[in-house]
Amino acid sequence: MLDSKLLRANYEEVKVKLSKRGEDLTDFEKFGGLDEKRREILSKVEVLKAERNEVSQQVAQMKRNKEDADEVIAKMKKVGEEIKVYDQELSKVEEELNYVLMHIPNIPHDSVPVGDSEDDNVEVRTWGEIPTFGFEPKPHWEIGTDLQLLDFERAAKVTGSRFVFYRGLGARLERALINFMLDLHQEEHGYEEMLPPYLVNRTSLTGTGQLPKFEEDAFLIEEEDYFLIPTSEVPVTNFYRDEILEGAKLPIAFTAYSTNFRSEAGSAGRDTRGLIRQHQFNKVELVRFVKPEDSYDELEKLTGHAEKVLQLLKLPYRALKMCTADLGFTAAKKYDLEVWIPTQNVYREISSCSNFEDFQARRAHIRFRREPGAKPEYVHTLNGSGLAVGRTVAAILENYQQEDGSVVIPDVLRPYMGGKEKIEAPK
RNA sequence: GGAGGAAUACCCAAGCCCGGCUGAAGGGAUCGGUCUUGAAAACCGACAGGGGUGUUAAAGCCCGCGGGGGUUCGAAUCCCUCUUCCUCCGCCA
Repeated sequence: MLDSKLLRANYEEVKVKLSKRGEDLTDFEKFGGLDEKRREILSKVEVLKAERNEVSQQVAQMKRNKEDADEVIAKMKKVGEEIKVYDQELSKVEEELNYVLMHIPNIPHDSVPVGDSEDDNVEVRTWGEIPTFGFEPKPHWEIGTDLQLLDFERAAKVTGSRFVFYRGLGARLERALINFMLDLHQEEHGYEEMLPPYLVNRTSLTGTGQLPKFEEDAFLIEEEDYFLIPTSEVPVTNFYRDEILEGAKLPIAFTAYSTNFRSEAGSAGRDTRGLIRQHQFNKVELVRFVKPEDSYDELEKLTGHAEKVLQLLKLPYRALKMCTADLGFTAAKKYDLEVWIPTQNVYREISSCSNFEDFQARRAHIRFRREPGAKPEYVHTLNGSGLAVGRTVAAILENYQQEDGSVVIPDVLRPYMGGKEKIEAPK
């Protein structure tokens, strides 16, 4: 959510910046009129309320003196009715205004490249060497199935499409990755580990920006009006919702493993095979609450923490700076990390690292005080995947596959895999 | 799932039955001061935060007693509703 005062004061400037996203500005354009209308009604109703407050005191005084107050009361009754009418008008306007504010996307940062589509994202660096194979490499779902690490067919039977069973060393590899990532972020990068709820309420999902606009992307438990989390960003960021933090405690950094659930509405036919696009997947997330002046340095830092995982796993990747058209609704700036998938001969997204500035903090009311007693200010929030675990498994299977069909286990994971060096077909 | 009880400012806590000088007593903590070589104790003083509106800035005004609605000239106080917590019963990993 954007600051009403900013919109009021810098309407045209904001409009120019938002237009670079290439999105519909209908909601945005309704702001000015609604804002003005709101203040108009507000100033009228507040005068009446002031009068009512004052006269109520007089009535109290008259009653104490046993005087007759009937006339004044009759007059105030009319004022009360007027107030009621204005209040109703006001809440209607505020509802509309709130709708508009909740549907305006974040303003892209000046360092974000302007673009029309994902083709205009800018590659900022690549890391690692793209492997060459002396044989025809197999896609990860084939390797996973052949080595009995993954079972898509039975998952389709038990649940439906876009679900998977991990089994044997496959399940162990997934768990090894989770532990490896959490340990790294916790021990080396200074994050506090967190294991959040997987169901959240509507307010939380609104706080981080998935609602109200993207409700169809989430799974809903209707009886409770709870949603399955699409990412632990939601519970972890909302951890501090409606709170005022001590400035001295910032930056606050959490790393959280969770299972994530996405309905993948509208993605029918895309990535139907393998681990790339599942309804349920695991992810280790990084979340930071920082002071506004630090947030862009913090974004570089956070992105580096995610990259470190890929580097230690020795998986080739590249970092992309997302252009204005590919930022998503909530981010002011975003880097995507893409890992090399040999059989597709492309880099595929494995992490997304964003600075939301105060966009989420304003929705979720997360503030801080620079000094005890100082005015509260909104924090800046950031998050990034560190990393998406299923996609990491896919990348390992493909990049580490051998001609004999086995898969070498990356060095750093071996302690988590009982010292095993490779995964071979079960006898 | 059933039956009760509770939610008041940073913390504790009165007020609620019986609506009106409660824009919320009292205590603790915190901050400032007196005293002291310094500290403690004692005493004196300050202490609702936040949002909105307004303005060059301010003053002022509006809203705040868990959230939302209602009754009333007037609500912390009465009514409805939701949430959370506690106690007991049931069920349960």
